[in-house]
Amino acid sequence: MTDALPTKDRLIQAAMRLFRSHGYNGVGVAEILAEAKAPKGSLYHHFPNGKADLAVAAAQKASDEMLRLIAISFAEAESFKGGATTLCHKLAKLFDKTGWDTCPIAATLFEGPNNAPFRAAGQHMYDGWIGEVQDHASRFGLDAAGAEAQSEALFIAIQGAWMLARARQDSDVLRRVPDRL
Amino acid sequence: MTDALPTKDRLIQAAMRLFRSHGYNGVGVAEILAEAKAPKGSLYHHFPNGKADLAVAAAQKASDEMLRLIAISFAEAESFKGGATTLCHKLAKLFDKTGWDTCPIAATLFEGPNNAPFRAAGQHMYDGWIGEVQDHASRFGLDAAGAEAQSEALFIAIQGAWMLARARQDSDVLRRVPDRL
DNA sequence: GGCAGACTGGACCGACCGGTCTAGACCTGT
DNA sequence: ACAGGTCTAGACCGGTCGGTCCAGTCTGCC
Repeated sequence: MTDALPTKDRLIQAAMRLFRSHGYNGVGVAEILAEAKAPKGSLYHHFPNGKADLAVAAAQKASDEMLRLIAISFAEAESFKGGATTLCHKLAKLFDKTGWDTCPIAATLFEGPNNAPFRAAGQHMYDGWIGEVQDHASRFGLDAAGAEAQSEALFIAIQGAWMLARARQDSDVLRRVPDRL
Repeated sequence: MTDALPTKDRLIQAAMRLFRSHGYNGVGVAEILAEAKAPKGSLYHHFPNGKADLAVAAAQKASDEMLRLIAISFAEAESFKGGATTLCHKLAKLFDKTGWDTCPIAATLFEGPNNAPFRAAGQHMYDGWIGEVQDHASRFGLDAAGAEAQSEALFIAIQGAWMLARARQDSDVLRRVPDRL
């Protein structure tokens, strides 16, 4: 099982998990290495800039998974609200399963040593999510302005609700997000 | 100016500022000490449990300031929406001034070493905010269920918008929060 | 077989981490 | 003057941090 994935992917996977629950600064390189069952040399071979590079890769992977979640939620929906509801319920389930972690992008990238490249990457990923939702909103007949407003509102509600859910350790508030759209 | 405040308050002030912008794990004790112009002995005299105690105190102070901001925003308002609008604009201004930091509670308490006491404190502070807003909502005639829903919605929107504002380094999204209530 | 490059393994480094400890400065009441 | 508590001051500690370095191993190609 350990070698089911190549070392590089195991590192990203481990980093994604650990950063998500303890934040960039809350996880040591040694911890990631132990979780990924990889030696130090491998890390610095695959990611020359070490922890920082790995963090970006981990955030990118997390972002891709979120994008996929959005896509499948809206693919089978019959309305914007229906898609949003499916997405929120899927996120609530994920929230329960992973044990109340934070938004992986925020945890990984909004703490980095120098904000410049990290923050830019984070912004790009967030805009990617909003853009994806926006496309679906347009597909359901909303005009450009409405689609942008709706997708932004959904993003904001999910982020805020996730935070409150984490504080309360209760995913209910996430499930109730679509009711307020 | 350095001694305008007693050492303990200077420590809390410095910790609040630094934790808010770099997170609990992103700030070293030495850094806080330098900012507060205090020696190590003073820290461990005023806060026997060191960094952890200081973090809770800093979060508490930040929470109190937020509570005050809510109070004055709604005090002079003529409707719930009016108060929410004032609050959001005040927060946007604060956001611009402090330079795109995170929610101080989240940054300080949701990364702590063991989640138990930190998370409980954070939850309590969040509930305090929501409770305060809820009181004002009731005052404007909303029934209990409506007041709770409205205050929770406002909290969620502010948290989510703040996060997006941080990623974009632009407080506009915060100012637009009340439009969606 | 022999070679080159990709990758692994881990010893090692200086810097910094949070925390302890003791010495003394300072204030207050007697 | 003295005593006792409060607070300041910073040297010092073991541990851990992220990162470097290089010898060794595996792989595919000639």
